[in-house]
Amino acid sequence: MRLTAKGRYAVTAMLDIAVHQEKGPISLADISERQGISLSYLEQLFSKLRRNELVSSVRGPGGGYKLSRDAGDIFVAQIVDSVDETVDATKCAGRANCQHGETCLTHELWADLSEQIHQFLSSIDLATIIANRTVREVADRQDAHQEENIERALAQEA
Amino acid sequence: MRLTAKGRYAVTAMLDIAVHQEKGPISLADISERQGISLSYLEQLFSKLRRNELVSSVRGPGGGYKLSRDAGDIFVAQIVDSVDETVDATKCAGRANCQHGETCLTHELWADLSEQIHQFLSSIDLATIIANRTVREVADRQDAHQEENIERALAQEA
DNA sequence: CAATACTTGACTAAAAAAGTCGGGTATTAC
DNA sequence: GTAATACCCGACTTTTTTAGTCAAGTATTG
Repeated sequence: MRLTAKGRYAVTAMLDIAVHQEKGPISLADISERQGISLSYLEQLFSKLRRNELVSSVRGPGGGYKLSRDAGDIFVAQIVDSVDETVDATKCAGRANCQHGETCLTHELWADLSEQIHQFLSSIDLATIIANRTVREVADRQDAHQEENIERALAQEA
Repeated sequence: MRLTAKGRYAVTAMLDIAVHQEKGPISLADISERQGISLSYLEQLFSKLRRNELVSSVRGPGGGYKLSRDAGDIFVAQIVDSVDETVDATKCAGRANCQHGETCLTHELWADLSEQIHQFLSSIDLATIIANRTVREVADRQDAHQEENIERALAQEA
């Protein structure tokens, strides 16, 4: 399990789609502009996300990407795994100095930990992230009236 | 929060010390041989671990490194943070296209998630990893309390 | 004093990340 | 049917990080 900027970009882009999905397919150009990620780089990432069946594409004008299934059925670990192409994990396989069991001990300890992290990320879905966020936003708006300005700005943009 | 081979090496080395700590200070040469990590590279990592007061050093013959405190008081997140020197996290700070609030939305969503991962790794200490060879119990406990953790994290943020 | 082992900083090769470029192909709207 | 949109794909470049090396120390023990 790796966790790097590449995975963050992918998760961010997926969240962007999840947030705007009621507008129909979302073009990479839109995501690029909103999230500040280069278009060509997004194409690379979405090529992998599509191959892993996390998104489906609609070509032609008005096209773009949409989530391949409900946001509640897409988990962070799946996104990260799709773009990061995790390898070996232990690299203990063909290791020369891994005979006397000593090495394998801590390698296995790490593998356990790695598995825990993976399980944790497998339990967080996009819908949960967005839902919690939305709830909080509503609460904030009720408290502070300044939020209305931001809402107007967002409405205009769409 | 980043999670890369560098952090894995550091955690592995710390686990190695924790496993052998009853033998007194552990030399980097021993760790290098057991874990297959180059001595000079370990020196770099332990320079940072020492500065972050996760280990203390004993010089001279028979010297080496030992844990600066009980294994139960050293958490995975501390080790990873020490060697990875996490930066910005959102990079949203001086971003040009981050004015109309839209960008900040998903950036914050990612920040929430990142914080959750960090909290998770902050809950795993070395003693626990070593005690439970197969650490399912902890994983299960985490699963049970996970929804609460998410709620707490979001509540705190506000 | 000599061997051990940590300490530090500068340097380098290799890999990965991030971004670019140039050509495609499918689809829609006019 | 043609032009515009937007996905699709592979090769390429740049930049950053990783991982490792080298060389010169300092402190401690036996």
